Amino acid sequence: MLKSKVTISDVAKAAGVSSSAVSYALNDKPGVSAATRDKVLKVADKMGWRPNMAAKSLSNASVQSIGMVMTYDTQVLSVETYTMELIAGLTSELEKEGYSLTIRYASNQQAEMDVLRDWIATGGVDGVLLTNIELGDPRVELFSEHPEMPVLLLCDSSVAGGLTALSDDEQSTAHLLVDYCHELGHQRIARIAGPEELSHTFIRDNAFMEETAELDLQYSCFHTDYSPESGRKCTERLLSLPKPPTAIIYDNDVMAVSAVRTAKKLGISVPDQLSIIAWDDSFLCQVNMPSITALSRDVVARGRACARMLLGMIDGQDVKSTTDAPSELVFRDSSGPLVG
Amino acid sequence: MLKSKVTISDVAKAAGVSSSAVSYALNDKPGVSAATRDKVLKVADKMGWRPNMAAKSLSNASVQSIGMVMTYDTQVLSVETYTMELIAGLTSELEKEGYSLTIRYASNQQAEMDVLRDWIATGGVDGVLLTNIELGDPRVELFSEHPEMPVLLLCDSSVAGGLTALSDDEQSTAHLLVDYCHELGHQRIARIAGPEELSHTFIRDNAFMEETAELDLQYSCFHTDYSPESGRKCTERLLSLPKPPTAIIYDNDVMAVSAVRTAKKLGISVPDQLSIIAWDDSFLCQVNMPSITALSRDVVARGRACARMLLGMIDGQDVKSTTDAPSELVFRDSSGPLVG
DNA sequence: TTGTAAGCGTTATCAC
DNA sequence: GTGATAACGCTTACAA
Repeated sequence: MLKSKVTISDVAKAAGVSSSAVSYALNDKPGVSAATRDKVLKVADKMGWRPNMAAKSLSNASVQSIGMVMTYDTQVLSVETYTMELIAGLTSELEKEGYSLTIRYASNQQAEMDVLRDWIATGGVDGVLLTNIELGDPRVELFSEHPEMPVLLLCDSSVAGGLTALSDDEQSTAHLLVDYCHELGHQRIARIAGPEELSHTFIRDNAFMEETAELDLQYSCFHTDYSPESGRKCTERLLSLPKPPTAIIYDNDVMAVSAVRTAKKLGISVPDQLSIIAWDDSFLCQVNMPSITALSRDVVARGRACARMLLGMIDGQDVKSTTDAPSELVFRDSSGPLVG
Repeated sequence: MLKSKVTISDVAKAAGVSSSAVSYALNDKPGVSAATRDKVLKVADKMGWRPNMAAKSLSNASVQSIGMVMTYDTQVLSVETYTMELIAGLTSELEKEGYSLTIRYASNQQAEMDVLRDWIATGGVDGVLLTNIELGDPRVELFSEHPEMPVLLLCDSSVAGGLTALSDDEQSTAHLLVDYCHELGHQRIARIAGPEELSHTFIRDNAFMEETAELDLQYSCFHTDYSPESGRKCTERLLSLPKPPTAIIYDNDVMAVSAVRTAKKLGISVPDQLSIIAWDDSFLCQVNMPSITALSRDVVARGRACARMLLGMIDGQDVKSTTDAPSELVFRDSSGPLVG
């Protein structure tokens, strides 16, 4: 129950001033003379005073923390590093302002909504980061109704419902990928995408259809749950077509790696007969044999950007939606022109 | 500044009772009649009352959160999934009690100590999880001086300085590995270990020396920073020895994968001339060609166990240090008897 | 069984 | 420029 607590009034008593003077001094606010301020700061430091967040929150409603709800199932987590990198970037930037990251887990959408509503109702966090936005996502509506809670969405601004978003330039990226395949001479390209409900899958779907249509390429697309298993199934299905695609783009690295195995098993050589490209680079893509051509994004930097945007919003600034620089394509051994 | 707030006194007013009655009812404590309790609960529900954590913390010193400091550099994070799995396990179990996980970032040990001292001084979290314990780690001393703050260490109990620890059974695991190599007929085995400062590296070092000595095997060990780069360098160094080892154990999956590449480059065939084993299984080990024999641990389950232990300690229980079940060795294609 | 009131540590509004 | 004093929402003696 007891903690090594040095309160503002302890400091006030020791410095021989009032608690409000101490508060002003410690928060660098006007209302005290330079002399008392110095004295207070010295005493506070000597006594080892630390602000009590709970008290601070109660009085001015700021908990110095931003919130994030984890919903991924553990299976996916053990395989992908995106969330971890995002967290690393977020926390490293938040730390500069003494903010922390509050993580809660939700096993389903209902549970996540409960957590978010709770945060909104009680001010449990100063701002919220929302990822994996779906089409018609109830979270968008929820935060639209509560403009008092700063929120940043990691999704295309077209699905953010007017809320602030940090987006990927999916259109440019799709253009880059399709162009690359086209230049290599591929006429039939396919994409093994993520879950259809995810808004960024939707955005990519549209972008791909547009880009392939423009170049008059044949394009097919299957949706998966991102798992290597479902990736394998879709790959097999595609490759057993009478006229199979000669280039396949995978919405994550894991499926791309598993696709290389599948192709090998089916006796299809990569990249001579089939080009494989991963959306999202990783160590996996680098060390695979053959190494896998992949889109590289700096997720840690993106996490930092998220933190800065959220801190800005909490600070009352009018933070605008932004689009990240388009991803870079790292050319490796899994893609190339058709041979034979 | 304003939030959709329904306070206890709002509920009290609406239900026509006192605020203390509401508090008792809402917390399921004695002091109110069943009738008023029912009425209060109904009214509170209708009004959408939510507990305000800040106020709760201020009054009873419980913030419903456990803390963890991230120190890993971003490079390592993007490659390993251990921390993410741990977080997933932690948060999923904490959620059951309505607890959240508070993460802060520290770029060095000094910064981490500051965060921890802050948490201790202000009660910023109800408990702390400590990972990557080093020999003579100052954090152990810090928490020894503050028994009021529940803390759980992820390390061998021999280095926990009397604090509660959740350990791996490194001794049994070392035994398992050395035995396995011995049975395959290997006489010279090596280990590419993690950083020497880490206590679990130290524990493993000792265990390996013991086990290999017992079986009269030749054993050498290099220490790395866990990166594929340093793993590669050590592997090259070992393999260029006049009498190189015929089995190498790597302290993580990434280095093992990179070792397979290195061996291939040097014209050494795996597993015929060299067995490679990874300490920590992952998707990487599964899909690598050849697939890599690895020690499998259920990190998510470990995260859950951590949460339960910490919640127990917060609850005032006398939680004892525990040792996890020994890891399981998953036999794959990177290990086998010497051929030729 | 109830209600009243005193804290918890901080910020903010007052008089002085 | 300064120091009381009232919030903030909740818990918990203590009194009724």
